[in-house]
Amino acid sequence: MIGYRSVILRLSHYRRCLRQFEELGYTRVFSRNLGQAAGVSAAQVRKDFSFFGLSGRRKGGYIIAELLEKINQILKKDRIEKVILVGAGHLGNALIKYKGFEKEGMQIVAAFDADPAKLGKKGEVPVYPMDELFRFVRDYGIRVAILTVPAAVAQDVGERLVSAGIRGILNFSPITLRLPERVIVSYINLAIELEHLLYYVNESQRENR
Amino acid sequence: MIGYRSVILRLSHYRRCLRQFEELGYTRVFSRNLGQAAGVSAAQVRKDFSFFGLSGRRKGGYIIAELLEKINQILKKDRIEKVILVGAGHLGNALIKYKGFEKEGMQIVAAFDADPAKLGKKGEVPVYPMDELFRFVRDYGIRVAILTVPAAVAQDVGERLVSAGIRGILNFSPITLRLPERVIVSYINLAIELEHLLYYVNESQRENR
DNA sequence: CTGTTTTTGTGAAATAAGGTACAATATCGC
DNA sequence: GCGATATTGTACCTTATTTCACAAAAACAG
Repeated sequence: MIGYRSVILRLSHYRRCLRQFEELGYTRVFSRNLGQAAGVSAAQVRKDFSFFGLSGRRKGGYIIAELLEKINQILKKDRIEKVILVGAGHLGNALIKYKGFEKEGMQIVAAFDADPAKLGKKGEVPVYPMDELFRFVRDYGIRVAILTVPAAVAQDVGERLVSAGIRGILNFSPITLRLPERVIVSYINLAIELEHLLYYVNESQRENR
Repeated sequence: MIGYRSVILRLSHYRRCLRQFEELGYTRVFSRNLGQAAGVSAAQVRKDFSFFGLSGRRKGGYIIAELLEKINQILKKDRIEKVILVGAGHLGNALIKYKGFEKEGMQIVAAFDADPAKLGKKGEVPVYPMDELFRFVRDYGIRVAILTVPAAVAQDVGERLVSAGIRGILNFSPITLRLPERVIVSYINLAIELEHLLYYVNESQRENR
């Protein structure tokens, strides 16, 4: 049995690359090209595809449109996913204005903030006071939230999100949330990502001396 | 032999948690507490520490100050690391204003953008035209850059960074950079992170029916 | 039609990562 | 000082993930 979690993540990358290839006018692709574009080995690509029953033709490669259709099925990308954002500070704002989500079939439909000064409209996206969170999540059946609040209130806001019915949180605040197991939390810790990179850069320079 | 890449990443998390504990006035910590704070198992913490020769006392736990000192040594956090940012759009701006980097001993000392309208000062950080990149990197010995430019120019800017002498790139643009092997690139793809989370949320709801 | 080339698909091997369990040892209460 | 208790350190086991290597199939050239 093949690993699971990591394959799913790679499928997203393949999908992004395949759409780029498609835009460039290609209709077929080889595992080698796709691997290069996605940053993995050719064998990895083939094995991932074979795991999901995606097949190509020996010597002919894979048909991009076919791959995309099946990957979309696997990733259940059959509609635009609506998410909310909590914490309309600098980072929250940047994410609100980020074009990359819509391109991938996801949409931030509302933001929430405790600071009255931040309410109103940010571009296309309305910013509501925290009071309205519960009703909004319930009324629109929102399941996923992006959390960009200061660390000090992140746990608290996280709990409010869960009690409102949120089932997944993309957490940018640098703390580990203690929430019920059923809630899925993904972490993006910007400082740690940068620190990690710096470590390897220092490391590699040390080696070359 | 223990894995390596993943331990280093966890050390950064431990470090962050330990400093929180320290701020709260604690001087010692148990593997269980630290694991919980960092989101890993207690055994994992102990194993990681033992790998680096960090030892505690049976029944007494680990001394926080001692751990921090040794972790700082391992991660080579002995000075403030200066990095630059390229692409002063919404996301770039948010990162410029992000407080989390300084807290962890890293600093964005300058930004660069091709758009003349974006030049000037963003808070504390000056935004220079792209022309000045080469000189700045050379003069200040900058080794790491944060890349927040549009996908269309990312490869191009990446190459310029490398030719200027940059050795590590934290890339927020949704493309895989083709750069010399010696250059270390870390990827943060916001859309894919969100997509991945959404996948698991959908998945878990499916299960519970 | 035959030999050559290319690329897939996959079994086997290698590597990495994480979990379990428990002996060893320190601390504490009395 | 002694028994009870808590916690580390680690050997062993299990699972996950990746790479390697090559046979099988398809395409092509002549």
